[in-house]
Amino acid sequence: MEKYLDVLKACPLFEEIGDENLLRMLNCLGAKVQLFDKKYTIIAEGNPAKFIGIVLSGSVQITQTDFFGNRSIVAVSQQGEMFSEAFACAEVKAIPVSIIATEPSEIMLIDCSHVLHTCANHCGFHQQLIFNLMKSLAVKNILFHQKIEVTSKRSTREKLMSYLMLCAKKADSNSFTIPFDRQELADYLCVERSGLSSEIGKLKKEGIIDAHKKHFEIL
Amino acid sequence: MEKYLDVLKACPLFEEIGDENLLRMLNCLGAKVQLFDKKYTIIAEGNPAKFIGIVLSGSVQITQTDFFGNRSIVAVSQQGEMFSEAFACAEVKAIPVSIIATEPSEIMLIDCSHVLHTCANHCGFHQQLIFNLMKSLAVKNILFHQKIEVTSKRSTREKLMSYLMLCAKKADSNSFTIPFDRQELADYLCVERSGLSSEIGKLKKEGIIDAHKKHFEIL
DNA sequence: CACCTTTTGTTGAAATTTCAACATACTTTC
DNA sequence: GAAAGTATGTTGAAATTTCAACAAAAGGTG
Repeated sequence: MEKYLDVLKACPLFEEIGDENLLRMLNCLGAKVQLFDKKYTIIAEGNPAKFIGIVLSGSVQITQTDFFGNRSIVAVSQQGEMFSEAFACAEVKAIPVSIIATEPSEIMLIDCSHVLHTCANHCGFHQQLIFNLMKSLAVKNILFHQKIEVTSKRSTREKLMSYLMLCAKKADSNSFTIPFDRQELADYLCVERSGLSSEIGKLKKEGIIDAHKKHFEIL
Repeated sequence: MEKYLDVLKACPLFEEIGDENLLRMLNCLGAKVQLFDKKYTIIAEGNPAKFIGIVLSGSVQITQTDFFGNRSIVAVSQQGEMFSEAFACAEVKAIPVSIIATEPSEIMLIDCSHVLHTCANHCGFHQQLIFNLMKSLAVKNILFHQKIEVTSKRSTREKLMSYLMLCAKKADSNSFTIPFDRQELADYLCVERSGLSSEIGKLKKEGIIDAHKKHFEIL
């Protein structure tokens, strides 16, 4: 576990918890680490939510797929970020999304019931954990608001621009890299890939943005 | 405060807290009640989030409005439900939404810092409050997932049908009332009002649904 | 480096949505 | 209960998106 310490310390779930305590706590929580290859499903839709996931390396996508096979990318979690914590906290019987590794990824899984309920040996950090979890859930709520602000736009162009402006704000720079290829970006913005491609082309021609692969710049 | 006891007891924030303790706690938290007329803004976009809101009577809408004045309805909160709790917990400097009363509404406002930080006289329920808040945030996260599942659909018909099916599931009946008029439903589903109206008309003609004003039935 | 696979861009036709405008129905107010 | 205002349904034209198909580019593999 020691080699993951730097990532874990940066994870909001473990804020205000010292290094040494962190290691002991992980043990107490029964945290386990698993490696998933690219495109592997970490948690499949329909399963009960038991685990909080933490991305130690790599990255994951939270996706929904409807009857007709249309994929929608709800969110991504990258190194140091959590996923599935809301489902686990709410103890949902069947999660409505699938969690998929987008590259070879090391994932820490923590049984949420261990976080929520005080353990026998009173390791004494549950209150802090619950507080941190609450903060993280609040932050994720706000991220959803941002996503809804983007996808509530009516046209492909508006969705794309408001997404790119959000990225620029987050990166604190007009030049940034997005975590999506074209198809994935389309699935995230809920638009057609071909329409998105041509819209990117138009914005480039108009001198509003510059784009190469996953790298974008707002001019 | 006594007259609000029934509503407050049903509010997830006060779960596992007895009647008598609840009243004392409200006092300790400095909870205040305000009446807002229809269409009045309870919290305006851009203000710092300080308060957790609880709808004692009436109902509120959480809305976003872009530069061009296009309104999008993010969510509604009805009697016994909270709003703005995520922004307050995350202590955001400028909330990205406006909260508006959709009818004359009694609103309880609680300074979130009083919930998060233990008070001087150690009234002793903060841990339970924080736990409840965490649960509520998790549930709201899941509601966002549901909203995203609805609005990520590409066509007006699909958005409408998946919204109505969600309502039916929630009501546990094929017959239910939605909290929106036509324009509001359009703003919630992120579609055009006139297109929505005609789609409702088509679905009625096809015998798939029945609709009168805010009442719907899936056949 | 050649081959195969995947990703991206492009195109035009079909379908859908938006927009604007108006008619009708329903509410509210005096 | 008449008048004014608001909400809903309807329409057709314009704009946009989706769909399907293909070409070009990029990436991976032996």
